Amino acid sequence: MREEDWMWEEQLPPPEELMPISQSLITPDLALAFDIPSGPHTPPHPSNLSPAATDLADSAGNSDEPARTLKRPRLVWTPQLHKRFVDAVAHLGIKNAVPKTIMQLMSVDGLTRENVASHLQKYRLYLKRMQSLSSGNGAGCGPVADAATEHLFASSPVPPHFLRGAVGGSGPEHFFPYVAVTPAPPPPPPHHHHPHHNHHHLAGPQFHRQFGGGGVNVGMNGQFEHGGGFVGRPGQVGHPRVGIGGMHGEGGMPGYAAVDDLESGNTSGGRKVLTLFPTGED
DNA sequence: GCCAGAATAT
DNA sequence: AATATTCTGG
Repeated sequence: MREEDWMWEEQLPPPEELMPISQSLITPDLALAFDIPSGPHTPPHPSNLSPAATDLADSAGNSDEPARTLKRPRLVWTPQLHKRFVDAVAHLGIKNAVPKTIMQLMSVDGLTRENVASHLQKYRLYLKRMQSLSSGNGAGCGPVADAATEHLFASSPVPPHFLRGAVGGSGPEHFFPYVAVTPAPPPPPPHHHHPHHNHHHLAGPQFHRQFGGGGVNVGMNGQFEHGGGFVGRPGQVGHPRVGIGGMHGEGGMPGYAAVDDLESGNTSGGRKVLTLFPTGED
C-alpha cells in the first residue's frame, strides 16, 4: 500500500440520473468482482461508496481516512480512451486543443484535466517525433512502426492535419468550438451537426479497475477504423445514450472478455489502476 | 487564481 | 515506459 492504492473518493456528484451502460464490455466476473456493474458511475461521495469498492481499494482498511486530498489511481489510457482523445483533439483543432477543452469534449467522467494534460504532452512529443521522422526520411527507411517508436499512439490514426506551427497567422484553422462551458447544459440537441465532419457518437464511459502484479488486465484491442467523431456534451455526462447501439454481444466483437495477465515490466507488486473506458464504436 | 506547457518525479 | 506532480509563465 504504497503508491497508488486509493480509490475514487469524490469527483462529480451530479444527483442526476445515471446511465450505466455497462455493456458487455466487462466480463461479468470482473464487474462483479469490483462493483462496477451499474452503480459507480460518477462516484458520488466518498462516504457513499460501496463497501466493496472501499475495502477493495484500501488495503489499510480505512474508510474514514483523509477523504479529501487522496490520490486517484493511475489512469490507464486504453486505446479506446486514446481514440476519444485523438478525436477530440482532431475536432478541436490545434488551437483549441488544450487540456481543459479536450477533457470537456471527451466527456469521460473521472477524467481530470491533469490526466489529459499529461497525455497531451506525450502525444505532442509523439507527433513531433513522428513529423521529424516522416520528414527527414522519404527513402530507405522503413514505413512505420518501429516497435519502440509507438505503442499506444500507434493504435489511433493520427489525424491528417496535425500541424505543428503557427496556426493563428492567417488561417482560421477550422471547425467549430462546440465548447459550451455551461455547468448546466440543457438538453443536448443531438441534431446539431457540423457540415464538415463525420459523425459518430461517443458513448458513455465506464469504469474498470485493472490490477497489476498478477492481476487482471483488460485486453487491449483498439485498432480499427477511424472516422472522426463527434463528441457529445461538455461538462458532465448526461445521458450517453449513443454509440453503444452498434455492437452488442454479437459475434463480431467480444469486447474485453480477454483477461490477460500480461504483466510486463510491472515490478511493483500490486498497483491498482483505473481504466475508464467509453463504450463506443471504434 | 486559473490554466497551459514544460520539467521533473514516481 | 507510462502517468503524475511540480514548477513557470501568462
